[in-house]
Amino acid sequence: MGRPSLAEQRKAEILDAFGRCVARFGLEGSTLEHIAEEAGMKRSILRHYLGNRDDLVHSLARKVIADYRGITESSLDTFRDGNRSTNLVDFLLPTQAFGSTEQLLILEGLIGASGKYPRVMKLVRGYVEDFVDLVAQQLKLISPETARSRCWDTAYALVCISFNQESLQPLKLEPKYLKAARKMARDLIKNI
Amino acid sequence: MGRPSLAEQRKAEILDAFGRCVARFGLEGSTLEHIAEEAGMKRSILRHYLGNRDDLVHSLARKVIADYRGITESSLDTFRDGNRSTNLVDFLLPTQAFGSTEQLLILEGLIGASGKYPRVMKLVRGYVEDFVDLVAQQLKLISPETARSRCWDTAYALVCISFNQESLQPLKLEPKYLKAARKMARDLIKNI
DNA sequence: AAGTAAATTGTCACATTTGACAATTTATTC
DNA sequence: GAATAAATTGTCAAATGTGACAATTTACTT
Repeated sequence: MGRPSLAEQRKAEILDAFGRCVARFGLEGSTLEHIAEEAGMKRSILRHYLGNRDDLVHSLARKVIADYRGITESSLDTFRDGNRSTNLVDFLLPTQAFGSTEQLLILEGLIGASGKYPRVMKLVRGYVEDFVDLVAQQLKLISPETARSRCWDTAYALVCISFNQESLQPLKLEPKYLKAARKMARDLIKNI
Repeated sequence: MGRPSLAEQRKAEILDAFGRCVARFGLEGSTLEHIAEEAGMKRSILRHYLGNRDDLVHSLARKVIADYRGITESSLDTFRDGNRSTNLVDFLLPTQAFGSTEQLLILEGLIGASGKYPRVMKLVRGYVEDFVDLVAQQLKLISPETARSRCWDTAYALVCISFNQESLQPLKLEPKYLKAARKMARDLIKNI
């Protein structure tokens, strides 16, 4: 009975548009009007599906983190096949921008404004911590004889290089920077 | 004749306040009202000394970059005395937050919103490029027999770790992350 | 075709942000 | 103390962002 609900689909579309806006204008720079235009909807509909601004921000944070965890987990799972080191470098420092490139910009936006949203801060921090742990796990698989602590330290360095490479993306640095990042990442893994 | 001008001092105070706001609220989150309150002045006075919002943003970018270049240059100069490696690590990854910690957050804010301000983007990019070059120079001094290209790659990795460590600061990560960063930085320099 | 649940649009009031300019106050020089 | 240059404050209009709710349209079920 009644009209079929588009709620889930609409929510996803709205949050996608929100994400694209954050990647371009930052969190505070993304007005509801911006988001609505980006999503091709009226502003009033955002409120209808997701509530007020704060609700939107929290929903976005949850979605981005959830997506990230999903992507991370499934990517790392595929590492069974092929060279784990190579796969890890390709995952952390992809040569061609794919989906997740924009996502790290959203993450940066959320981090930047996390002073205002303590719940968001906790979500992001939790993800970063888990992410480092997962990378450390991979390193342990690559080199089982290496001490856990050393794997972890190296993992954090790799994550730093990966995150920073992405967060500098708006500057449109020359390709040699990405090349250097990949080279150093390979070295770090090799010399573990 | 006439009243003495406070212009230079006032401009500096305003931009300092602006910087603190950006570090806390992000660039778009820093309203003129915010900045005025932070500076302890009326909003109208911002306009009097520095013009409209865009003018303020560009002035801030110029000042931050100029300060950065100054700090960087003078810090690296002092490296004559003492252990260059240790000094470099302390400079890139200070154990206790000093002045420049807030500045990197400002830089991040400017990067994030650089889509809107192409001139700002160019300024920041130029600084990042020069910064990597300067660190590479230091590495060459530490290990003259190492190839220039290897110094440069390592320098970029160090810069990534440094920048990322600072940009994650709002998440209030545990000290072990900074410790790992410093350890890996020392390793990178040692194994150059 | 009637009923109904949900989508979609429209609109109003309120607060915030910004830009521009006029009016006033203050400190210095002659 | 008169002239003057600059600081400082005040005010107003325009634009934008936000929240809330009413009204309408659409698609499905029976």
